[in-house]
Amino acid sequence: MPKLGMEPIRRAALMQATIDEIGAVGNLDVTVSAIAKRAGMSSALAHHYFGGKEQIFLAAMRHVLRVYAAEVRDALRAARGPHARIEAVIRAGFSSTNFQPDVIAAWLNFYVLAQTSEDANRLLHVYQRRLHSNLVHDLRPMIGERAENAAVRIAGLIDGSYLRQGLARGTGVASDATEQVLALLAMELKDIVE
Amino acid sequence: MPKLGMEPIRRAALMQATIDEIGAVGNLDVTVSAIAKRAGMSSALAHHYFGGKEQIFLAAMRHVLRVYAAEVRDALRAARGPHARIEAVIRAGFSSTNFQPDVIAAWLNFYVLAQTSEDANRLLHVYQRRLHSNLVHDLRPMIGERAENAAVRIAGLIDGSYLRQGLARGTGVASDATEQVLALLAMELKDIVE
DNA sequence: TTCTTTATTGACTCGTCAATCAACAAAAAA
DNA sequence: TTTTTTGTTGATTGACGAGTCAATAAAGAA
Repeated sequence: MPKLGMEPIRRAALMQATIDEIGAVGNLDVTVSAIAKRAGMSSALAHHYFGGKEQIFLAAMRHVLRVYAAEVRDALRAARGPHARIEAVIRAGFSSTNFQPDVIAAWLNFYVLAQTSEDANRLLHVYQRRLHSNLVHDLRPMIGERAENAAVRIAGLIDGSYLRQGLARGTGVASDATEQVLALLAMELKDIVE
Repeated sequence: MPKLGMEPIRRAALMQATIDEIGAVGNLDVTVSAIAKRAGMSSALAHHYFGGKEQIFLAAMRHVLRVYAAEVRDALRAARGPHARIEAVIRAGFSSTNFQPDVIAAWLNFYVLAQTSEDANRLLHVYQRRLHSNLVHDLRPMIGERAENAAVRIAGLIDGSYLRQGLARGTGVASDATEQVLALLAMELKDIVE
């Protein structure tokens, strides 16, 4: 029953299925067949739309990043003042969508892939640059030229906390990680008094 | 030419070859054959001594962790006073041995494996607990009960910076990462004045 | 209606690799 | 010397999976 305009629907289903499957398997040894089955189609169709496995995964990660970016944007819109804005950026990183086991698993595998895939590496740096500039943008009015280094530390702690909490068996609470980063933020701001 | 007492030599060669091969390939899709060839033996012998691929990799990571622990121990012995000791712990994490591309690649893959392998997860937590207690031990005399949370943040930033620098194409300088963590340490200590 | 584009899949190819095994060799023990 | 232990490998098996292709079908265009 071939209806037209299936492509975007199929693509979206495959991206979501990819994240789910990686969450279930834990690594990139997921098979295209398993992803396709999860998305309710044949593996041939998955290949038809995406070309290959790596491209499916990259599309899935782009999707994750897109959702994340939208969350940040919305949170920023609602925030009043630089402090609230930075807090919003930090909180977004540990939002429920980003902190799902499936998404965490995808991120870890994304890091591994970023070592060898030029595309993955580029995508990763897009995320990193965006986070950095988001932080600097609102840090600068408060702490001036110290904003750059402070942003590096905050971003580093976001990634580090995410990693640690994500790998903590069972006891991975997003709020703990968030609080630690917010505590760092408080110190970075207080430190202005020298 | 079978000489006796080969086992420890073979095992060591395989562990090193595993790290090298993972560095070259970038992921855990390294083949036992490639590792064995790199270590100068047949794949059958590798299986004979270790059982399976995962066990080879875990042995290799235990080796990395052992070397790391030894570095920390030596650095601690040479350090005078709590401040110098913490600094030593931080610096050790970014030492030249730990910051080799091969070792970084191994770590990233280790994180991925820790999601699904009970053994890998346990091993990872050994590392995390050791780092945490090292930090708390020397932080407490300086900042009291705030040591716990400070240690969480410092450890988190160590991991996060390691991750980011490790994935920075070309521009990955260990000193940058170290300086950021040391800057955090300085803040954590200064913050005692409230 | 005929043609072309889009959707879809079962079946197949080709390659790879983990793990095993039988067999051979040399040292050490009995 | 015979036997056992330790070291070692080539060859094989068995499974699995990425990617391709030919074929089928419906929808819209000509």
